[in-house]
Amino acid sequence: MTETRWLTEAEQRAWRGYIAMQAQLTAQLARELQAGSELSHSDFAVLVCLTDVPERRVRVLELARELQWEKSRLSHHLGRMQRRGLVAREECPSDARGAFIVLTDAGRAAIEAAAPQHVESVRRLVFDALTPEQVDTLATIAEAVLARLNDTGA
Amino acid sequence: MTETRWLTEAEQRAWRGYIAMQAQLTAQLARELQAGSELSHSDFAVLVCLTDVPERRVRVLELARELQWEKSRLSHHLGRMQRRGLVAREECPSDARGAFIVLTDAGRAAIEAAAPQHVESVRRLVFDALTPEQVDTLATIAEAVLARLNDTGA
DNA sequence: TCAACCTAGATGATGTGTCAACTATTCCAG
DNA sequence: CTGGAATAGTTGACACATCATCTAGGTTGA
Repeated sequence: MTETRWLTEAEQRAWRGYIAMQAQLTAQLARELQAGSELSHSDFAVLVCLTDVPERRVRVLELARELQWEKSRLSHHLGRMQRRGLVAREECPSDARGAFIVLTDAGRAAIEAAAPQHVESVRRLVFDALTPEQVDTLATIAEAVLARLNDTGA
Repeated sequence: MTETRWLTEAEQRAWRGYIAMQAQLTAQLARELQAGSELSHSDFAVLVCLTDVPERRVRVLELARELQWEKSRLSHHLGRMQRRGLVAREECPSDARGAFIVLTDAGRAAIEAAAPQHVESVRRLVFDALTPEQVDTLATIAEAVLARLNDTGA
């Protein structure tokens, strides 16, 4: 490795800020979500994917791709959600190896109850603090970093 | 609850982008860190705190405060790091309940080996993708959100 | 001085994430 | 059609996070 290119002062300020924000924001959103519903952040993400599709049933691998989760993580998590009655498994007729994950009525009720409050949390903690220009820049930044991540074999 | 104030299109774009970026960036940084050193992201954070102080020893609660970790998480993690020889515990003479955590030579060597590569990862994945204005805006956004978090009893 | 309370930190149970190995099915070359 | 490779998904072992609880040592006030 050649000489390390350390961060400039401005970059350090941005990086430390980002790290701190990320940690605290994630934690606070998880707390508020769980306080007002029996859902974890992960549960929420899974349920969102299931409500996004019309038939409320998705193949496991499709879910893994959308969530960008490893299949084993997903499998474990789905097992727990199934035990809690939020989702159900169904056999896939066209490929006997595969399985559909189906949103149950309880799962649908849970996310419909949780979503408005979660949006409210996001708005209060993030968007109420930002100007429209900052919102646009945040989107641009995220897109630029994501592009970088998908270049470099992420 | 009154009517939900849903996110505007611009806000949705920013939020989805942020969520995706956050997840993928964290994962990729952790992978690169662990590939080039035997350190997890958490190990790294602990070691950074220890190198920041001159005597390389910090009280556990002080560490918890800086990292914003719960004491039990920290206690468990320090136990594992101690088993791996990265840190050591020392009794505190002035308060017999307390303990100092000391950076070992192995711990110092580990972080000194890992740091340049980690900085390089951050630079490559984040700052190389951003303009100086975007970096400044990112810092401003982080500060604004952190201020909000610390208002609302985070 | 001593009882009630507070604080520093460790511990054990449980839920969650990751990795490697495994099972069952499908695909495909010959 | 068959034997090997690829694919869908599960499982088990282990690292990690959280919560409640526990221990031991300090602090305070009557």
